Amino acid sequence: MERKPTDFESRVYEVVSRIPMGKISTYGEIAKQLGIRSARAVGQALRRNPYAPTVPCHRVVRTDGSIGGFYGEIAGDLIAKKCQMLAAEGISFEGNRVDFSQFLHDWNS
DNA sequence: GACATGACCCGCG
DNA sequence: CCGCGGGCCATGT
Repeated sequence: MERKPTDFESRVYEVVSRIPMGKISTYGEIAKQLGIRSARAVGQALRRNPYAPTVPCHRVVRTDGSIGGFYGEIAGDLIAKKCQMLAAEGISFEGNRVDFSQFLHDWNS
């Protein structure tokens, strides 16, 4: 059944879509922008993500810099595709982690 | 309204 | 480094 996104999801998509190319953010930071302390709720919204390529969900990573779930964890090459997609935007990795000191988006800017 | 699920985070051992 | 437990919030049944 098709159902419209909730207000909460809309807020999440809005914040995530604000991440500029070549930058990334974390679930926890986004949660803070929304005024909550649960990165889980953010993950829930992104998991549903009906605006897939529109909302750059791949620019959102875990607090420790790892890519996280996306397609069900390091199931195979799918995660590697994500790395390439990010690399295409100018983001580089250390294994499956990103360098926050360079790519973490500054919400105050 | 209660219970279960989930692309999370943090602390402890 | 790995595993375990608790906290957190929204969604679906």
